[in-house]
Amino acid sequence: MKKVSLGGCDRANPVLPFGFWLPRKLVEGRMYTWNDKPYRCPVEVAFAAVGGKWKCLILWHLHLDKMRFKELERVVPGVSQKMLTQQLKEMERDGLIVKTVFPEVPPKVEYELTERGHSIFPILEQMHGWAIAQFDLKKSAEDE
Amino acid sequence: MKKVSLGGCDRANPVLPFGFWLPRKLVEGRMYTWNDKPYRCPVEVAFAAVGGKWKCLILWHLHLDKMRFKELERVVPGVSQKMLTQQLKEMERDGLIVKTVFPEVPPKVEYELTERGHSIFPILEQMHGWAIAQFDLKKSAEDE
DNA sequence: CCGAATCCCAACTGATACTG
DNA sequence: CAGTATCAGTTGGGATTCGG
Repeated sequence: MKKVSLGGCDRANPVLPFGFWLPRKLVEGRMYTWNDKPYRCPVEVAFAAVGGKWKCLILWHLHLDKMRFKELERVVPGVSQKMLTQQLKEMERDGLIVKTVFPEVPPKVEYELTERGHSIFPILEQMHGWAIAQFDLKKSAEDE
Repeated sequence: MKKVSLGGCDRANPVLPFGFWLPRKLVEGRMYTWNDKPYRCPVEVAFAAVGGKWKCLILWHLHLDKMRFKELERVVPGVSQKMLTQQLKEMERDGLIVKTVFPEVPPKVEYELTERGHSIFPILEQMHGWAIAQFDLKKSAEDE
């Protein structure tokens, strides 16, 4: 039962997540705004940025190398064009990836990670290790 | 543009997220099963476990100390009874928290983190730091 | 005090068809 | 090749009511 030091926090004056402290009345309202939406904690912002349905897979592939749209569609199993477009747009808006359009026929578009996009990778790797260790995950497909 | 070592991975034989490698045909199917649902990557399992709408706030408060249902309702701003119950149940099922029911009138129920629940905390703290650093988050409420 | 059960609306997701 | 547009199905979440 580890405790974190909080310097006089009590339940009547609740603390805010992860090192922040505010008196009660401020806890009631919204705390952070990101992309025009309210969040109660920066961790929620992080989840919103990289926790989308296909985002961790996309991030992982782009961490290896830049890729074209069609390549991503192939290596992210089960994603639809619509969802892939949507998730890529969001991550571009959030500064995680950059898109390069080549003025050619047929069109060619490449996606690659920004520094910010690369910077989340160590955390994703830790989540990977945590999930493997805690939940004893096994592959359900079988090699043959 | 950092690269991770992959030992001969190419796009025709795509690798799987975060250190796993599988031939193409296996990429097509599901890879992991958790709570009877398919996931393509352990990171997705981690997000499913702790990425729920209110879970990081609940985890944070329970990391400080065990709490009763009503206390949690008070310190998690905006949560409804239904959602609080639902999220607590999921995390109990996933072994992140334990519930203790005291046979009293009126009822008394306490929630506290398990070892597994505590073990995710360092990762959440890193996500907190990452979001703060990357997105320049500011509190939208004002102290006075 | 601690929920379970129900209803209902909004958001998300997928399939399909179409375009430059 | 790299998207957009549209529609339909599913899920998520809030409000309310009821029970132990």
